[in-house]
Amino acid sequence: MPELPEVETLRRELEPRLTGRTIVESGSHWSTKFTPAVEAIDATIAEVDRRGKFLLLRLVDQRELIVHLGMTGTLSFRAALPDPDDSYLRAWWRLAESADAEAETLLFHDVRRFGRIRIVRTGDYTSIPTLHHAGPEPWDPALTPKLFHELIAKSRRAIKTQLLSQRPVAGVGNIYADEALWAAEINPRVTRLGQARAERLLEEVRRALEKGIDNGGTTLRDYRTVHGGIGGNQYSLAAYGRSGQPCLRCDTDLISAVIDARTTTWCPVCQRR
DNA sequence: CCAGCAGCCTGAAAGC
DNA sequence: TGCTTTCAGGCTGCTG
Repeated sequence: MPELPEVETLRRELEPRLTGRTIVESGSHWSTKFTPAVEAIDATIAEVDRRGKFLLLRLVDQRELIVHLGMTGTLSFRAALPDPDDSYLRAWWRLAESADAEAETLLFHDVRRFGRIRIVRTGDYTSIPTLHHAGPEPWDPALTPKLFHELIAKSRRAIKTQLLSQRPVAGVGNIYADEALWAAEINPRVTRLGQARAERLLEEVRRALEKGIDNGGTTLRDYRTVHGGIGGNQYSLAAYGRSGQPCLRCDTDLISAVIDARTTTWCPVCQRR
């Protein structure tokens, strides 16, 4: 599932290929999750940005084309227009090249249709609740350990649930939440964290996300880079997907349970309550 | 306002 | 073998 490291990997790949280009033609699947794609026709892309798991294509006309990859979304390019028989294609944008070069098409595929596309006025995220209420970016200097601790203290829900909520920090999903909690030796069901443990968790969230980016994302099944390649982070996960396998710190078998409708894996010894 | 949860989706894997 | 059930889960929107 694309989380911050996967979206950031895509953002970096897309930036040089999209910046300054104009969308001259576009199409979408019939679902209203994707139909806003065509509102970008005639717009020029000024910047390729990211907020949490949302990809933000800033347009020169004070709007933003927002793409969320959901569970199975991928972005790729092809020289030609889309194949009409491409059954998982949900949206596409034909990009005009600068003067002498050829145009190409940006394709958005999404098998399960959990993704979505929106166009909003720049910075106006009121119609996208999760984005509107998203906490700071992980490396925002304003995100001090003190602030992180305060944001967590606002809720009494399990820390795992809070990380997934995007509110204490933006961009963490199920994989990196389990990895960060394992690294910080914090039980996912804990509902309150002291200042010191909150600080440790923030460090480990940052470390887990950085490692994900450095490895080009985690490909469990669907995630692909713009070039169709897979990530490398799936080979260095310590907790996610390792239920029943030995803890890399203490050798105890990891256990799992469903927390907030997500399978959560942790070490019953290192991450004791 | 927050917490809790159904619903959205489909292919792969597991179960029978 | 082949059919059925379960599982994966980010986000929205509804209810209490």
